[in-house]
Amino acid sequence: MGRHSCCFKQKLRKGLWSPEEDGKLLNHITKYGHGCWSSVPKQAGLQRCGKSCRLRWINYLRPDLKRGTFSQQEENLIIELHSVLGNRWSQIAAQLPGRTDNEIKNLWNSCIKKKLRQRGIDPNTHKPLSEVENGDEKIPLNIKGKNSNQTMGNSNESNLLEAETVKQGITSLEPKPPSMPPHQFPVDNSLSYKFNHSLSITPTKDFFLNRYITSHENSTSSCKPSDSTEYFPLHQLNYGSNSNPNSGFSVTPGPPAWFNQNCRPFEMNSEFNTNPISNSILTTPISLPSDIPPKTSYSMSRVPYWEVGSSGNCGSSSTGSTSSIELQSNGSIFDNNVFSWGLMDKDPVGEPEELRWSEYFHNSYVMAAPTQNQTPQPLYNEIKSETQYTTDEPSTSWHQNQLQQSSQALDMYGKDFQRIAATFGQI
DNA sequence: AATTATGACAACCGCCATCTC
DNA sequence: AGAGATGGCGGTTGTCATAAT
Repeated sequence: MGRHSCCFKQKLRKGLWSPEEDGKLLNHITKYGHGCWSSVPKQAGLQRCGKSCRLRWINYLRPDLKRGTFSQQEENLIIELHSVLGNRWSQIAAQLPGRTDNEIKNLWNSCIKKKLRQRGIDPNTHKPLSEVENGDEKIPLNIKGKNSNQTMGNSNESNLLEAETVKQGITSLEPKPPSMPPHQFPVDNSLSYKFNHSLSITPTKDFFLNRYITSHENSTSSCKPSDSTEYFPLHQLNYGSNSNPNSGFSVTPGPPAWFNQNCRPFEMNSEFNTNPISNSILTTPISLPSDIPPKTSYSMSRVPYWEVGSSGNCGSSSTGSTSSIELQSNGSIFDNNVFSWGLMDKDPVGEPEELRWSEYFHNSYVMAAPTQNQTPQPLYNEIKSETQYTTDEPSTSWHQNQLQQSSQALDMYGKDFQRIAATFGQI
């Protein structure tokens, strides 16, 4: 029990995915959805198990992934969330638009843990190491995953399961106003970092727990809520001071139209119709100048690489003292990666195709999304005809087609980008 | 230049919860 | 009700690139 039948099958490929495999999987899912994952590899012509396909899609191919280095805000948020949720990476990831649990987990294990230790903080308990070593705090917040649910049932949760508070969380998913209980949970006091200085409110442990409990109470069979509203836009929490629904970034709730569930013959997966990532992105009330024409409406999916905050890398984030949220263009689009695709030929440098393929792939896909957003209905036909790759085509064709596609997308939305750029003066 | 250490990331493994028959 | 199938999650391992020696 517990072991997937597909895992017993022979001749299944393992290890890194090739561009061809990615292409096949993407092509299949964009056309038909994944339906039952176990049937995906067969239908897509892949020698992989369904589980592997699912993982590849979720962690890598999904078009709403942000990728790139984590900003300082994201790192801080991860630390804060981890102090409350422990190693529940999927829960943490749900609050970080465009990030996967795997990505966050890797960041935590390879980077953040180390940082915290350097700061004298125990990454498990989020308490000062001296305190932990003295045995004052021997119960880590994050027990191993299997026990974590029980762990959440400990004092932390019980303290916060006060009916009114929970109900409040359910009925009103808006982040608590500054009037919320001012008590900071211990981790805040022990850590040298703080939530971004510009935050209008400082989220408390209660707040996160309420949020967590709320999402769980409203969900039925999985950790993912069945309704997008269950994921309050944490950005409002973080950047809410200037958030204004009329600020010009009129955001369409729900999933990107280009990936409308109507397009899917299979059952639409919750990853898209309820995906907190998508919804979070779409509801991101990024602080914007108030003089943006109100009628200028951008779906966030059109500018998926607009990021907030610094782009501090984990290796060089010690200077992450960003004191205000900045809306800044991600260089990957506006500087080099996308806009230089046309110049890619000049940079062969002999770098193995596979190494850079993912970057091209993702950027092109992200850029292609707006195109699809324009005409969601015939999306999959267009994908088929426009990308013109087949499962047997070499990856170079795939690249070329992707480049072509992104170029078209750029043409179509160059004006939009220019308007955004003009508005913010970022380019 | 060769070897080793380290970091970042991708992917796999095993388990559990839920669903379906 | 129970067994198998499946989805999902977290821990762990593998791979590759780069830095250090």
